[in-house]
Amino acid sequence: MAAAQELGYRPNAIARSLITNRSRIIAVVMAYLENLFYPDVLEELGRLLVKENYRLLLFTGHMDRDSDPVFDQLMQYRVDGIILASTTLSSHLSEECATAGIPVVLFNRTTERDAVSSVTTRNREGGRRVAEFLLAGGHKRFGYISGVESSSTNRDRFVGYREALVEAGHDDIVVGVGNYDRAEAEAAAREMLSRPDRPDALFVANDHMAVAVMDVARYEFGLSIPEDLSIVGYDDVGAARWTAYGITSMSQPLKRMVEATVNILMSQISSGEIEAEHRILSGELMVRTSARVPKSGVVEIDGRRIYKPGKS
Amino acid sequence: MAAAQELGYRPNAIARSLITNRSRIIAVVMAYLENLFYPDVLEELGRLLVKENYRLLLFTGHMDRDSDPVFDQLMQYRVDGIILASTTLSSHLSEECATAGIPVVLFNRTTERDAVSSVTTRNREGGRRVAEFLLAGGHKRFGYISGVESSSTNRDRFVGYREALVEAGHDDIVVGVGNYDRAEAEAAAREMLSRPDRPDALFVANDHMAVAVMDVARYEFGLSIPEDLSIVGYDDVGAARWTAYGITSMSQPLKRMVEATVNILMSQISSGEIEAEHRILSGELMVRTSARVPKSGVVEIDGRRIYKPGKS
DNA sequence: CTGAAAGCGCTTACAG
DNA sequence: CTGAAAGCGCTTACAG
Repeated sequence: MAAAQELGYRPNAIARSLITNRSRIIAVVMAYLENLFYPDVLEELGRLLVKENYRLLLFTGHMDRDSDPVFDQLMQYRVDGIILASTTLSSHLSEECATAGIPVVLFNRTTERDAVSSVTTRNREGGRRVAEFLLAGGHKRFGYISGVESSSTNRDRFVGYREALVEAGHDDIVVGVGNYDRAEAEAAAREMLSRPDRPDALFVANDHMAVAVMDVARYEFGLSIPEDLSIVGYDDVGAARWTAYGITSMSQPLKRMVEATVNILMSQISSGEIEAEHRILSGELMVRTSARVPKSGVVEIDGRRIYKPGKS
Repeated sequence: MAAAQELGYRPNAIARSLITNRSRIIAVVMAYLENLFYPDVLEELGRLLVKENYRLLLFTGHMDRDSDPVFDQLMQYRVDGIILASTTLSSHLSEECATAGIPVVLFNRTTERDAVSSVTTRNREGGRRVAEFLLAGGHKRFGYISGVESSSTNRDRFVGYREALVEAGHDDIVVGVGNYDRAEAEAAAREMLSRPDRPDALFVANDHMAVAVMDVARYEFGLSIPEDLSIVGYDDVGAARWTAYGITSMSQPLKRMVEATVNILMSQISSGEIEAEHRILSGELMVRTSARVPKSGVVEIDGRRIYKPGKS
C-alpha cells in the first residue's frame, strides 16, 4: 500500500468496468444550454451524481430523430444510465435502451411510451394557475407565446391555460410560436403586439423567451410593464429574478426534479429492473413585477411572494 | 456484418480503450456554470470535441486546492486530456498530470507554471481599452469591481485599467471586491455607490457581475445609466446584449478560444509530447448603451459598434 | 487466509 | 489473406 501510494498508483476505472459490467458513467443529453434553466440542472446533476460516485458524460447539440450517432456513442461507452433533457429519443431508440437494460429518464419531458421513466412538473396545472392569476388581475385579452409545439411541456402548459380561460368565457386566445427560442419569440411578440387588438396579458411558455419578449414590448413598442401589458413566464430561472425583469413565473422545483431523476436511475441500476416510473412534482407561481398583481390570493412565504388562489 | 447489424452489435469502447491506451474522453472541469459565459463555452466544447470523435466528461463544483477527489477520478478514467475552466490545479497536481503524460489546458486562466498550456485573451490590453474608452467619454472618477482577486484574469484586467488611468493622471480608483459573484458584486456596488465621492465610471470585471451592479445602480440608487453612471463589463455574454442591459463590454472570442483549446489538446495527444503552449487572443470593446459613448473612435462593423481608438 | 488463474471485450502482432 | 493467440488491468471464484 505504501509503495502504491508512493508510485501514485490509481486503479484503472476502465479496466474495472470491463469486468464489473458497470461503467459508473451516466450520459446526460442536453440539446442546448442557452436556456438558463439547463445549466442549473446540469450543475445540480453533477453535484448529486458525484455524491453517488457516478461520472457525467455530457452530450450537447441537437440530435436528429432516429439515426443519431450520439446514441451509438452512449451505447459504446456502456453508460449505466441515460438522462435526456430537452430532447426525446425516438421510440426505436428507447426500445433499444430498454432491451440493452439501460435505464433512461426523461427530464422535464414525457412521452406516451411507457418504457421510459420521466420527471416532470404539473404543467397543465401550472398553465391553469397562470390563467387564474391573469384573470384575477382583471385582464381582458389573452395571448400565448408557445414553446416547441410538439413538446409535452408546451402542450400541457397551453392546454391548462386555455382550459381555465375558456371556463371564464375567453375563447379567443392570440397565439404565437416561439419554439423556446429567443429570436423566434421576439418575432412572435412583434407580430402579436402590432395587432390592433393586442393582448393585455401574455403567457410566455418559458422565462428564457419571456425575457426577450419583455425587451421587445418595452423598447420596441414602448409599453409599460405591467401597466400596459402583463407578462408571465415559466421556470423561474435566475434572470427572472433580476430586477430589470422581475418576471412573475411558474417555478419548477429544479433541485427536487434532479433528485428524483437521480433516484430513479440509481434504483433501476441497483435493482436491474427497468420499470418505467413517472415522477410529477409541483411548482408555485412566483409573483414579481412583470404582471399586474390581483387584490387577493398573494401570500408571502420566506420573503417570496406566491400566488395561492383561495388564500390571502 | 449483417449479423452484427441485426443483433445490434456495438463495439465496446471501454474494452477498446484498455488495449489502445486511449479513452477518447476529455475531462472538462468547470467550477460553476452560473456565469453565462461558461455554458456557452461548454456547448462549443461539446460541438468541437464530438467532431474530433472525443467524449466530454464533465466535472462541476468547486475543487479544493490540493487533495481533490475529482482529480483522482480523472486519473482513474484515464482521460486523454483535461480542460480546466474557472479552476486552477495546484502545482502538485499539474505536475502529476505532466508525469502521467496527460495534456492539460487552462481555459481563460494562466499560471506562472510553464508545464501546463493555456488559452487566454489579452486581459491587460482589455483593461487598458476600457480605461481609454471611459477617459474618452470624459469621466472624472473611476471605480472597479473586481473578480476573484487571485485570478489571473482579474489581476490582468485591473492592472491594464489602472495603468491607463494613472497615465492619464487618475490614481485614485475606488475598488470593491466582487469575487465574480452576483451577491458580492451587489454588496460592493452598494458600498461604492453610497460614498459621497462615488464614481461616475465603473469597470466591472465581468458581465455576470455587471448585470447585478446595473440593477443595484438603477433600482436601489435610482441612477440613470449612462447619464449618472457609466458601466463597462467583460466577456460580452448573452445577457449583455439584452436591451434592458445593453452592456458595453470587452468581448472574449469564445469560439476561437475553444478552438485553440481543442487544437492544443489534439496536437499534444497525437504527438505524445506535452510542451506547454500559450495561446493569447484578442477581444473587442463592444459599444452598447451602458456607458457614455465618446465622440470619436467608435466604428461600426457588421452592425456591431466597436471602440477602436485612433479611428473614427 | 493467501495466491494464482480465468475472463471481461477488445486490438495487434504473428503464425499458418 | 485468414485465424488463433497474447495481452490491456482489473475482479472474482477457486485451489492450496
